[in-house]
Amino acid sequence: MTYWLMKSEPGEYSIDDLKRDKQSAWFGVRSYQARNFMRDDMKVGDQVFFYHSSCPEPGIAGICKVAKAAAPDVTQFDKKNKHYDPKSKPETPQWVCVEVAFVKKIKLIPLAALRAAPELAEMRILQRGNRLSITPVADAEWNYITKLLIVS
DNA sequence: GCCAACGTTGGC
DNA sequence: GCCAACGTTGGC
Repeated sequence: MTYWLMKSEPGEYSIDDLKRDKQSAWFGVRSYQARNFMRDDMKVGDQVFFYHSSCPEPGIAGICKVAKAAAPDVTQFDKKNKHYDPKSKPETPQWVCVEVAFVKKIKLIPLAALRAAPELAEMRILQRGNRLSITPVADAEWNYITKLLIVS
C-alpha cells in the first residue's frame, strides 16, 4: 500500500468536481513517469492527496482513493480532445489512467504550510523543480499531514 | 549519443 | 506576466 499525491488545476478539475462525481478517471496525464506510477504502482485502495495547482491558493484540498486500476486513457484516441495523441493507436495505447473515488474534502492545507513544516522537508512535491503531477508520499509524511487536516 | 532550442509546468 | 526548471524534439 502506497500513499500518493495527485495534482490538478482546479479550473480543470477540482475536489468539488470529484465530490459531485464521486468517482472519475484521471484523464490527460502525458508524462511517462506519472504514467508508470499509475500503471505499475497504484493499487486499488491506495489513498491519495488531491492537490490544487496553478491557482490562487495551491495546496492539498482533499483526499481520494484509487478505485480502479490503470486502463487506457480514452482521450488519447479522440482527435477533438486536447489530450489527443496522434502517436497512440487503440492496439498500442501509450497512455493509461486510474480512476479515483472521492473520500473527503478538507480545509485547504496551503503549499506555504507544507513548506513551513520541517517534517516535510524531503517531500517530493516540495523539491526544487519538481513538475511531476503524480508522486508517492512517504508514510511519515502522510501521517504528519493527516494530523493537520480538518474535514470541511 | 550529444546538445541546443523549444514548450510546458507551476509558483509567485 | 515572469522566470526557473525540466522533458522532449530534432539536427548533426
